[in-house]
Amino acid sequence: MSRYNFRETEAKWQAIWEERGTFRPRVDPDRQKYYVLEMFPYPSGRLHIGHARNYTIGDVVARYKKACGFNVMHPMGWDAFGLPAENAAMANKVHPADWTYENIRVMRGQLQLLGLSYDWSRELATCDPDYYKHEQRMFLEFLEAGLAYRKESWVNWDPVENTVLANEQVIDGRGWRSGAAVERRKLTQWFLRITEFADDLLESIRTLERWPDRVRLMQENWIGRSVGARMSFKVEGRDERLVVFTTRPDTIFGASFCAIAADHPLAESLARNDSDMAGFIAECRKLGTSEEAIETAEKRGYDTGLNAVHPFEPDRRLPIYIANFVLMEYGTGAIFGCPAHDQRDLDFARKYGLSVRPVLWPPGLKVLSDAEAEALPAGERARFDRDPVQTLADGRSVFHVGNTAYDDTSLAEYDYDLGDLTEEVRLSVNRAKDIAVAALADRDAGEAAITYRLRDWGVSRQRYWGCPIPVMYREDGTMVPVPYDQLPVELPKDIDFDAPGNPLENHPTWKYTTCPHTGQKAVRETDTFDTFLESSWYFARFCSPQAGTAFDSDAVGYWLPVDQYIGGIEHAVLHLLYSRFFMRALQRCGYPVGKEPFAGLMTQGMVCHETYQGPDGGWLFPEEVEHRDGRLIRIADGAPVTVGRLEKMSKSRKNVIGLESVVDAYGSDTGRLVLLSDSPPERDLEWTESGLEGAWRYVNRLWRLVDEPALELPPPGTPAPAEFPAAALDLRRKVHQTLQAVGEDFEGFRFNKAVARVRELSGLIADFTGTGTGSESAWALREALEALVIMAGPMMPHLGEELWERLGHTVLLADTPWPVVDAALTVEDRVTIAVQVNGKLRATLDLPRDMPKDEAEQAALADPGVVRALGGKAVRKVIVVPNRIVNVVA
RNA sequence: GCCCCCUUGGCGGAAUCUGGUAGACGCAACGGACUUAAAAUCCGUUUUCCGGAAGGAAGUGCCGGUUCGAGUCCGGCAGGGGGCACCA
Repeated sequence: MSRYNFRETEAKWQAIWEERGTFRPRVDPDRQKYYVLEMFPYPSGRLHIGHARNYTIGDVVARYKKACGFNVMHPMGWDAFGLPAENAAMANKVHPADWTYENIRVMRGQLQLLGLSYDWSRELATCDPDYYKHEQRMFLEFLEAGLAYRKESWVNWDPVENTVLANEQVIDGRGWRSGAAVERRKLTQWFLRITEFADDLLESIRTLERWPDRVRLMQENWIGRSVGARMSFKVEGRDERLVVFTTRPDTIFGASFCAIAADHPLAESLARNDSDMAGFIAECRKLGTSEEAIETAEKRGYDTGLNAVHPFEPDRRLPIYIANFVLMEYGTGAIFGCPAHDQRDLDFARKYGLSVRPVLWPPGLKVLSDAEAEALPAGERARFDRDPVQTLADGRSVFHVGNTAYDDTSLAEYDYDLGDLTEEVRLSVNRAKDIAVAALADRDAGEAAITYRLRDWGVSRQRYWGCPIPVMYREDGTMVPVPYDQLPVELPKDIDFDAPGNPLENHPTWKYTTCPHTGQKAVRETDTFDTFLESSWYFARFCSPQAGTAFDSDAVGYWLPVDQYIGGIEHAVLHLLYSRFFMRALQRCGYPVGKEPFAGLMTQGMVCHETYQGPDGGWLFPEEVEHRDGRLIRIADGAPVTVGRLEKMSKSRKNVIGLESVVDAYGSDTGRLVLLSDSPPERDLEWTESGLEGAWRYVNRLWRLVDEPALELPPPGTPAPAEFPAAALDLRRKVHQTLQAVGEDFEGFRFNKAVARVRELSGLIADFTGTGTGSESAWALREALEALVIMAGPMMPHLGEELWERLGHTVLLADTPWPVVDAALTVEDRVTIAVQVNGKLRATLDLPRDMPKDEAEQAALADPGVVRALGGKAVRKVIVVPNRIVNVVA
């Protein structure tokens, strides 16, 4: 019995693909293009088998689309700037560049082991000055276009590492690496004006039809459009006005206070003469931004002593507080508080004894005054703390706000009347909002406004291993962009990681320069860009990776957008939103790109593995443990091992399976098959040794099926016989049905189903081999085996090529088109029809296809099983669904 | 708190879009063949219950609805997962 030698075979075909340039497409306007891309990796060390899932999925799509006749581009590169390189530099005394390029070398070799259909001639690394010089130019153009700016803002500051941390690098209020409590610090930072495109980014999500709904929803929520009003209050005794944003202008009559953020300019100016107030503001700033801190933080306020004047009732005064729950970064940094209809405002009002005045409630209820509510028995009164709507013991349905705000926005009854603009009762909340806005506008006290949750993108990082921001600051304080002809501003190589802080800041000479216009002394910007900038345009650079400018118009015009992008859900917002913004910004600056970078998106699930812990609680690698006498033990000393839960493969838990260990023992095709067959791609997948063995069994079964065919096959290209024996015809039908279905499965990323169908067909072919005779059967067998190999090809490309060659072909499988499906064969001429009696299955009938309804009905009623189930009862009605089911109702 | 998704055998999953034979395909398990033995390979069984069999009953998290017919559609509940979050 022959056994598949994957070692030789995989190396052989990888060399042939490379040598023939099988996967190196050129721009060809006569052919339809297809651009497949997997999110490029950060070169952090070694890939494990979990990483391979992403690349395998992309490879199946790329190879399948190529077989379908598309001009396929499938590139790969390296997201090469980032913090881990600096950590390694500090820990191991190795230069970040050396560490990065060594990792790239190792990981490139690992990817090549997998036999992925990459065009390696397009490879790029973002830390290469030839790459980032274009980014520096883009930034300067953004600056000219007003899309980049510098401002002071509050940031997460890690006092141990002396750097800003991104929000996602702050875990429970502490730096993810140092463990130090993060401080809020005001720093001058560079920002990209992503909010400029907030509306377009939101609106265009609708056009991304081949994105998962989940991701579209997450971006919608992230952008967070809120429709409401900006209102301006007179401040008693002062010239300035207080501007607030609200989504509920209809509740303005219920306002009982105003509150401003601790960082609000008004608060800052008042605090200059009030040390108590300044102390309160400082405390607010200390408050952590972690989830936990926010949840447990008490609503606190500081009365400024100022009052705002109610726009509709000039006699009413609303005290202005500084409040710790108002954010300067959202809206105008100021609110009006309407306790009856907002829970936070209610908590605040109860704490500071402010009035609670409901202005709307569900229609038909009696509203209890505070005095009336007080008069109720304590137990009944307390019920209002949970729900403002209650039915009292005497049967009355009443409304009174206790400690739960009424924020329902269904049909409402309002207690106020904005003149001839309104009916006084039973308004829809949306209509009431419009009326309130119109009334505010009449009094010159407000206008409709839209606010987004989205904030501008802070891109400054106090790090070395990133793209330098190409500006300098003259002695007189003026910011000067580095002239285009002086780009790139390269990172210095000689750096010292022993001193704390940013090595660029500490470098003895690098930052000192002169103004190109005046010759004055100047210092360079020592911050570098957030590494998300590099990943915001790399997919476009792949179109023309050697071009002297960032993009070659013809290449970009032909290849973009990416037709199919594949990556993890963790980038649902960050990278995918930044890239959408970047394309818009580039387009505005005249670059030849469209506004949507990724026409299709698929987010694959994680690869998980059991975790193992020794008696001391330390994590163990899977290869450190084994089953012995039904127990799991540590190989080294026989100590018992605890099996932990299934978790994403990660170095920290040690539940990783090395990519080489799989490829060495079973070959890359077997590993790829496991990654494709065990779960739908968007769901998590559990990696198991038995799954791998099962895939290996199939690889060999397929090998033997083709390598030792039961009949002597006619040469390739032999014309089809005119007639086939029944068994051969049945096989041909199944072959064409499977080709059709597997093609559809590939289109829809249903690789697990494609594998199931291919395995099913393999079983049928194996059975056929034993029974068929004659040249017609041999021809049908060749057709079936070829179809099998073609379908397996995108998933197991080395095995596919080898079998294709053994079938006598000289053209590569990778260059072989997907077969034309014979539509006449995909339709069965007989169908199995289920027969139900009163909805329960009683028989199945094998009938000719498209049998007239009355004949099918007769056949069903004649079936002995049906007769038995009817038990002599009269048939009341028969429902016949052609080619599917007959339901007899008795 | 707001928004979204999921729940099918011992396990991964199919059938869900478009209501029409629930459990494809695989893993694991059990039984068997081959072998001195093992590995490899092959064959069979495998939702549960009753039955020797033929056959029958129940069954897709729970409760209810629509329908000749519901895993699939609608309403409610429970459990699990995810996103956002002092966002006014």
